[in-house]
Amino acid sequence: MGLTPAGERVWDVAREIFYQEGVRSTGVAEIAERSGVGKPSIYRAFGSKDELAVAYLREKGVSPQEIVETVRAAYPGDPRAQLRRVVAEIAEAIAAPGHRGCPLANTVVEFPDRAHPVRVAAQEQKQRYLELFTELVEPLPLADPGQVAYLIQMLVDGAHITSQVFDAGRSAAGLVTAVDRLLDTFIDQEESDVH
Amino acid sequence: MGLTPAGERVWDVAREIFYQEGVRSTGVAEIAERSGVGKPSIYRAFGSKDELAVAYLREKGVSPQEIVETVRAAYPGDPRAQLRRVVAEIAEAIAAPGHRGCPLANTVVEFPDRAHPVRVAAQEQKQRYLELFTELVEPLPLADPGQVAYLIQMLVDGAHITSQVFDAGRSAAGLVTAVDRLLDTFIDQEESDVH
DNA sequence: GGTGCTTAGTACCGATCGGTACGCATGGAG
DNA sequence: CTCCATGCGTACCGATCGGTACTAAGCACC
Repeated sequence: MGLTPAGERVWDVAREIFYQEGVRSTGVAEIAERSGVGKPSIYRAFGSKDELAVAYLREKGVSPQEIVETVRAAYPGDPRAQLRRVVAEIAEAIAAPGHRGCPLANTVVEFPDRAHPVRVAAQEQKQRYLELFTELVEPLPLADPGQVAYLIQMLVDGAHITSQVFDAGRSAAGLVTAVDRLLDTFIDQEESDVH
Repeated sequence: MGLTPAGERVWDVAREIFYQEGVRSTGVAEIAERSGVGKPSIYRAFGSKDELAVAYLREKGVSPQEIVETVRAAYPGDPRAQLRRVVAEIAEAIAAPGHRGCPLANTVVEFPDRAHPVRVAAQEQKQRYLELFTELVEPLPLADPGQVAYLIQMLVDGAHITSQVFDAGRSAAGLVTAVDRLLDTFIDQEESDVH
């Protein structure tokens, strides 16, 4: 997307502020000030604060196909390692300094109105995360892959929340071990033994 | 606490609105209007919006001792059933209509500033939840009860988030089964077999 | 050297935010 | 009937919200 120099600065600053301070809490004037830009530049580049927020959320989303492809190439024929790799990277991000939970979940919470376009955009991107986990567990010998993917999504979201309230490192480590152990209990032993 | 009639109406309405619409999104004027009360009545009864929010959060918190005592009386000598009961009740609340996640976690997300008194109050109450789970798993034969309690907390928070984005019923059911299965993998078999 | 197009900031808009000064109404005590 | 205390709402405060009208600055083109 062709942005003007002022638009670029706004985009860089807005992504950072929206994540660190929240979408709702952040005023357009603050974005303008920290970008060294006038407010009209923001509206010329993005139309409205909501549209800027939607762009921010879309960038925070993932592409299931892309990630699955990458991880399949890294661990061919080993779906368990593929999933472990994705979960490990999420855990790493959670433990990293400056992390403030899942930007998508945070935005959903910040916008209680289910019809609000910003919330809708956040939910759309979150749906893609669930699709990612669904595709990752699909090759595993599971009776109900959808359920397992949903549980992984729950653990990821839970780690993101607890990392903001308690200890991020503990949340990250807990996420990895919980997914691993939970998966063990769901893997269908008979089929996996066939091999 | 001795509240005037107007204060009582404010309290009833504020609890509901704060939960459904969020603390930050809710204006004092809206609370006054929906309470059929003038704004000064709110400030006379609670001092400020922040203090009203803190009161709301304190009411949403739990008393670990109280709950543990109740559940120990209901399932004496069966710590597994005690924990299952508490988790089941949380799951029930999540699946109930009108639920909008964990009010404490939601408030933490709504207030990115770690020093904000409203966020601090929310975190304090969340700490009590973690204490509750810690006390509940303490009688179980676990190598690291603190870790298991933390994982349960993660699952609860995760269920609360996913219930707002995907399907509340699925989150509730997933919470129950995930805690159960996860606990199985952590229970020290040798000691539990001794009986 | 104008001319027109693009890019930018200053200064303002109405609406809403949390919070308050002030006055009215009620009711028991003397 | 008076007096004072209590409980309450109208109307307002300055600050900030998202958004915009207007204008100045830069620049290719003739």
